[in-house]
Amino acid sequence: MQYSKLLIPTLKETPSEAEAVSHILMIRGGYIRQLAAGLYISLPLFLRVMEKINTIIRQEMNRIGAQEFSMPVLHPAEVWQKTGRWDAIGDEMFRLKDRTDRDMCLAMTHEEIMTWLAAKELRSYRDLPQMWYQIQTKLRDEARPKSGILRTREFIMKDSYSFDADEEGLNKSYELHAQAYHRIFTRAGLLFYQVESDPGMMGGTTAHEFMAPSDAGEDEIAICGRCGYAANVELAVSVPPDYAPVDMPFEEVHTPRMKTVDEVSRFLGLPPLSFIKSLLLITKDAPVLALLRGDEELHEKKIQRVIGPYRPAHKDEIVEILGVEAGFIGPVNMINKEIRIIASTSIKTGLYAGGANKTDYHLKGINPEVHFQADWHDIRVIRQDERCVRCGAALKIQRVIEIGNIFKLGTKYSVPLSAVYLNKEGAEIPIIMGSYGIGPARVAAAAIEQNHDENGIIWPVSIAPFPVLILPLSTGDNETIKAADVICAALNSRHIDFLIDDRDIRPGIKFKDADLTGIPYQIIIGAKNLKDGLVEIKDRRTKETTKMPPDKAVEYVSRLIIVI
RNA sequence: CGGGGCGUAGCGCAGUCUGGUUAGCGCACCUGCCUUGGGAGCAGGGGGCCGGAGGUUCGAAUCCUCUCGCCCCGACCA
Repeated sequence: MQYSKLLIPTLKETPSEAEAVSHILMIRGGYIRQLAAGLYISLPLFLRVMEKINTIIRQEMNRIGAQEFSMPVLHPAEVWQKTGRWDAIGDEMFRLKDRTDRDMCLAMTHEEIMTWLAAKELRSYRDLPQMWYQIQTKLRDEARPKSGILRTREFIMKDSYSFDADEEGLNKSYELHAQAYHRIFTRAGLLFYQVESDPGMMGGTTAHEFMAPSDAGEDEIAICGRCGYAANVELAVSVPPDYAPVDMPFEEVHTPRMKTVDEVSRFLGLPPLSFIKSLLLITKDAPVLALLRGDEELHEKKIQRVIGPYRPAHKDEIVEILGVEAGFIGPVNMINKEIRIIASTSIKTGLYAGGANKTDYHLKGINPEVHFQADWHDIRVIRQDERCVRCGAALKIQRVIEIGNIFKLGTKYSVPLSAVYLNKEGAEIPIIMGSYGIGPARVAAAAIEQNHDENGIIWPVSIAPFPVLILPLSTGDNETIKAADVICAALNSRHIDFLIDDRDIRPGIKFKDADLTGIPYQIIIGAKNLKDGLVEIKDRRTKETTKMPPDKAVEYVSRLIIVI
């Protein structure tokens, strides 16, 4: 392919709206252009990258026996009403009406439609298992599109769905997907982790996410370098930091105007670790008192799993419910005995100081389970370097991009949509489902985040728009053109895809664009080296160049670009 | 949805606080010369509804009101 025949609008300067490295380089490299918030145009180079990624995905999905489909993006409301998601999902769903005033929506995902089809076409245990997938457009009216193509309102997703007769079958389909995902992301040249994740509103039992480390990511995971424990921080657990209990008598102490753990800690000469931090939360049904150790932070998602949706109590509500100002509340001697107490497991043993439920007073020597009763849960935010619950090694917290996820759905969709089969005994059984996603554009973005330098992108060969770029430095030089022709012909005969920069411009610009667009290998043809019958091969990643005759160069490059 | 920032040529920005010639700079673009191994040089040139609407004023890119858009933080992310 000739450079002059492709639109590759590279930019010397960084566009002001871009912040993430992948976003900046995709715009500067002439890969994407923005149409509106969360809506991007794929230029020819980016389309090639996406095709490479999608090809890898197809190969690996087909390999585990999945079949490719194509589903409509415009859906009738009824199907979504049957599963309850028409009402459960809010503004994030694009909704519209057709000319007959029928409610419609744009696809956010395809559980409903896939299950609708399964309900229609799958009848017998003999039809199972099935794995169906597509690489299809999804639309979500995101509250906040961000970071270029990492979070957009319209995007391509590989989504697949498994249909099994029983749990055992589901486990197998799930495991096959996990294996396929490992192969896909490895082939795409990514560093990634498979982590335990919160099934959340997908409503399943088990879920994992595939996470690519990058500062541009929106999620955080905890990983153990020794035993391999890895989990989204939303549910990651750890051993709380060591705490040697301080011995103190059970007594009330005067602490005038001391409201924060910090203030009281300094005033009483006790470390923050020997304090109980009390927070009043308001749920739909009743107030809840949450207890943490003085150095801990409440994990919103973790406590939400215990008490449901909640919000922190307002100042006047605290006085109203507990009869004392915030800052002096605590689990002992509460005037309201009905309040449920949820406490962090880290304070189950030891002696602590906490609010006395009396203005300007705290209690020392509080002995949990002696002085108060509570439901014990892991409700703390874990921190870097805390110890792994499995092996005791230090945990690392890492920012990541979610590139894929796998969910065990069970019968959440098959039951409302009547996707059932008849077993050997003739009984009608709901199909057990799983759902699995990959964001190909996120794979591309993660690849850039993980593979770039100050000059631009460094694509892994497997997903590069072209594996090889030929740079004839002077298009006015006959010898250069001749050498380029020889190389092109040799590459063609080997069926190696390549881009040749045939533009009649200064060499400096060719070099800059070459590095920016990130094609992994460059064959540089310059008049000076050509006098010795040589061209150069440059490895974009190492910046190393090797000189050799043109015919050898093709041979050499063809070995470099072999990918699994 | 809450908080913050920004809209001036294709891109990056100055000018706005403190209203006043014809709105400016760099890059890009066009013409010519020159140059050809890391975004050259010289000369000439084209390109603007200063996001939009309303207002204040003799006079508005600049002040006021409303509005639209984009980015960042947070909430949200089935």
